[in-house]
Amino acid sequence: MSDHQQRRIPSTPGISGDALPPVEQHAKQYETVRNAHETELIEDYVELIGDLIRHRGEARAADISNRMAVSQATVSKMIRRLNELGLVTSKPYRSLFLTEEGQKMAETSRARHDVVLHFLRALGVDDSTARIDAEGMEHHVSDETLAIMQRFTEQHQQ
Amino acid sequence: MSDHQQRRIPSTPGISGDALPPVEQHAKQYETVRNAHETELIEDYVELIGDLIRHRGEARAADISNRMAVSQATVSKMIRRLNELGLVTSKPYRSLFLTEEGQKMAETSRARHDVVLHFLRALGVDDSTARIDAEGMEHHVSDETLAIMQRFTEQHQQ
DNA sequence: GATAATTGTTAGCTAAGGCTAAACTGTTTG
DNA sequence: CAAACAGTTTAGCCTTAGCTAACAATTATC
Ligand SMILES: [Mn+2]
Ligand SMILES: [Mn+2]
Ligand SMILES: [Mn+2]
Ligand SMILES: [Mn+2]
Repeated sequence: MSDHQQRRIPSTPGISGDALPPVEQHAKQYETVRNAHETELIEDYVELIGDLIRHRGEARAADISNRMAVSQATVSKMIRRLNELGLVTSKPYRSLFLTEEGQKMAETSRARHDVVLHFLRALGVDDSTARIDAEGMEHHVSDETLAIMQRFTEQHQQ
Repeated sequence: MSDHQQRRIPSTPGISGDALPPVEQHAKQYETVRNAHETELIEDYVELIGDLIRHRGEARAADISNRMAVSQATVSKMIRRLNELGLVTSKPYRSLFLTEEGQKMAETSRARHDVVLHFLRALGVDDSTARIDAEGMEHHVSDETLAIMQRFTEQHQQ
């Protein structure tokens, strides 16, 4: 359960950076990341579908395939999964719609995405880099950090 | 290739947030995230092995299993992979060592991790939250953003 | 309205990253 | 030094997320 107690080799204290965090805290770091990865892609799909509907009037599998740079087969399979999760409704060969729950997720995800994107721009990051970084970072920002980012952005707006 | 040109449904311009980015740029966002995910776990393992060696004198599979909260079987399998990738050397039932390349990766990863962690603390994020967020964010921060974070931290140090 | 082009689906493959259960090795202890 | 314990490995299973190739449906074009 604990770290190995045997064969302890003397370390050189003081000369290297921060100490290792306690095992439980350390484990929580990785667990949180694993959990985020489970929902990450689903959120991106739902958010994109919401954006397509908002900006283009409808969401087609081909658009998702192009914008995500992924095969149509991959999109088709994922749509089936989103369906099973109760996030989208779809009829074969027709465009996609979000369920209530899907719409909620899309809004939440987009809002979070926007906070991160605007924060990075406020920090001074170039727009296209900020967009790339935000696409990944958004899934790993806690509510606490998100609130701080939002406040920072407001104070540095203009 | 392009977004669907047919059946365009009129959208309501102006009332909703930012426009969708051009298809190529949008695709690059997701591609970059997918690429980061490919190396993410490997970097975390190598970084952790380096930290264990630095702080505890040696890296044992059981320590990794405990600190990552993952089964020993999972660790064992991953170590084989790190071996094949030329990042660690290991003999059965003995502790782990990093190759030259592994050491380089460990250092780079830890440096990046530290920049993100210290940045979050400088922003005002609570330490334990900062640690959790940094564990995920570190893999999605571009060099450009990293440099900006570092500068920010230096200016807000004390 | 027939044909061509585009879009969507299905089947079957791969790799990564988890797990449990069982077997094996190395270390500690009575 | 034998037994018990701790640590490691292997085998076999599952899910996710990608791919290609073949087929099916819809939409556009002549
Ligand atoms: Mn997003
Ligand atoms: Mn994203
Ligand atoms: Mn790290
Ligand atoms: Mn990490």
